[in-house]
Amino acid sequence: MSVGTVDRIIHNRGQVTEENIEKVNAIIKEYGFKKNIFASNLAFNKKFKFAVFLPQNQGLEYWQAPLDGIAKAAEEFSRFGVTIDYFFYEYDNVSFRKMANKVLKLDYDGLLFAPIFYEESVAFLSEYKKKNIPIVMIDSNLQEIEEVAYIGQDSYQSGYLAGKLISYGVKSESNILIVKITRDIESTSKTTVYLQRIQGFYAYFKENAFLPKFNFTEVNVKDAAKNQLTTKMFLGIDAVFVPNSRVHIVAKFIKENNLLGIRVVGYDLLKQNLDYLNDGVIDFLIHQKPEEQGYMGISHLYKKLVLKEDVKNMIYMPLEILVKENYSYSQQIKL
Amino acid sequence: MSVGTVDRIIHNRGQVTEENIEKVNAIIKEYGFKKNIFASNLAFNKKFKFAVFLPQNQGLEYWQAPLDGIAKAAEEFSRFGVTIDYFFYEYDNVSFRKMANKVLKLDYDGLLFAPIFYEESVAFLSEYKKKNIPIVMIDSNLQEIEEVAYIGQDSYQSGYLAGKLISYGVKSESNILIVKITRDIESTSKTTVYLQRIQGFYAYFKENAFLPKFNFTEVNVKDAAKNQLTTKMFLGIDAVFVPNSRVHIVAKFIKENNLLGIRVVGYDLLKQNLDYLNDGVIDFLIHQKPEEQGYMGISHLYKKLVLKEDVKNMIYMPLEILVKENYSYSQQIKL
DNA sequence: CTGAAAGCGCTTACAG
DNA sequence: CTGAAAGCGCTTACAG
Repeated sequence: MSVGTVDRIIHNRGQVTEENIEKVNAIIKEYGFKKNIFASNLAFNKKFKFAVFLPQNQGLEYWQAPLDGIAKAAEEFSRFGVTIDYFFYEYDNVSFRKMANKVLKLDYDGLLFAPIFYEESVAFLSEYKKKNIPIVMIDSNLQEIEEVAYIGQDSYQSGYLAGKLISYGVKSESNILIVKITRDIESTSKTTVYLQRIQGFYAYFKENAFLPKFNFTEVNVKDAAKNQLTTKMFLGIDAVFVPNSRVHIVAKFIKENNLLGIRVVGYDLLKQNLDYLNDGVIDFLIHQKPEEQGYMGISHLYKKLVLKEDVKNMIYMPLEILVKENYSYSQQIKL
Repeated sequence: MSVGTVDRIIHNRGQVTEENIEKVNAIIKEYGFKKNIFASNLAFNKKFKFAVFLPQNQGLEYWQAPLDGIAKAAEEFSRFGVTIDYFFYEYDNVSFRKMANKVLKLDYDGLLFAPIFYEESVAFLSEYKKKNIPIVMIDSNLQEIEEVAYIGQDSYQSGYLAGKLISYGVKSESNILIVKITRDIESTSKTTVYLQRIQGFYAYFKENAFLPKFNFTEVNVKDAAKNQLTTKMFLGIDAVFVPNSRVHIVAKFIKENNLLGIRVVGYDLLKQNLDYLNDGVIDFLIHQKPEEQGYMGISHLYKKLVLKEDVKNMIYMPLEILVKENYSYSQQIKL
């Protein structure tokens, strides 16, 4: 039997007798066989093209982070024949839909994307899946779409954790303000991460009924508009939860108005958030390691396609709690 | 000019004219050149042998974790010709020294080790460095030895963080107990991690002098011996700091004696520690991701030797704060 | 100091 | 359905 025949069997390329298939499988079973990945890729001589489909980072500091991770991965894997094309959209669902149509028309070997807008993302993914290429989602998960990898936090649990951090050390009867501060209330209110965090937050207090009574107020704020926050909102408030990275806007208001003794919990390692963490205005930030999500997203596609490794389809990022004393060790991308 | 000549230049293997070296360098500078790593390794056809030199894990649950990470890396990189030999010692400096002599006699392409005992490790490393092969340290760092990679926490800062967590939410005048609970007081007291954590812990309170007055007591406890902990030690104590993974022993005592309202901070994601974290006896655990340290240690050697990549010589693991609500997302090894 | 040649282990187009 | 052969890009021993 020649190497050609064996190769056809190993790769299921057909055109072989059942008899030979069994022979080869028996031998592999007995002696084991690990393909030399260097030789394989050298001979295969294929270039891999990945598409990255994300919101643009202009004015959205948060989305720079996954792009940094992706860039690092791109640089690292370029020597293995990986190239990356980027498709950006404005942070609204019209722009998303437009770019989604474009992405659907093009052919790639793998796709990395963030399902920001729920309905649009479901529609897009259902369609894209027909191409039958590996897809990896970061940032938020769409559990109803199967066989698509996810790398990111469990948003519900991260809200639940925020509940714990808020309740921790606060007095027995507390008033809690949830500030839903967004760029564009219309479309953000549809995003999955945001809603799941708030659900998880409430769940914490519900499930820990032994906790003293807490009182909740919600306010909606558009961060573009001025004077949306008022001192009246903060009257009698003991703690504030901001379920996204815009917590620095609230922190700024608290500091400027010298509102003392309010516990503040929010998300993400933005430069501005760090300033208020250092100041002591923000108590805790929950960090979702967006650079690492980006890096791992590309690395996931690389491992699956280039190395043909088995890769996990669901990688939950740790729910990292950041305080002033540990944040500086949470920034580098590993590997 | 032949490929042979070019190769000699690129790899500095000599036997080429200065003139040719310049020609080739000029061309590389102009057009760039990235060696095809698949072809390179295929032709190089070298197997890499790494030595892993760690305390044995019998009775030391903690040391199982890096071994798990190492095993995962070993499995993953085996197809790239990497094999690993293990050298274990009992957790005392006599056993360490004995095994160190053995390791010094053998030849490997890379070494992963943990400098548990300060003086012995300095002596060992100074000697081993003469072999001129890549070395990576995990768990604790010896800063005085240069050009040796380190993957692990900043132990001093982790103690500092513990100070913050202890002080957080505790009343203005508090009594703090530091329980130095070890298997073998003699040799553990010489280990670097342990001492640095305690230093960092005190530093937090010193540097934050605006904090209310705190009162500190230290006790030394051997965990093998019975009845070392007494309720008297805990009289009037508001918070306990245990600077290692043996915090569960203290937690057990606190629970059994029903000592209420004591804040407890310790280290590491041991099964027993988790039980008390879930119980609410332990408030915070600082997690140093030992599996990941092991995995990354091997991966560091792999990248440096097999892929010939530039790798960072100092990778600080995040100082992860674990509470009941987030620990389950901190266990998996990424990549 | 240089170049031609063999070989690393796999993939694939092609002739039969 | 099968096998022989060329080739992927690099490394290295060898003859000159």
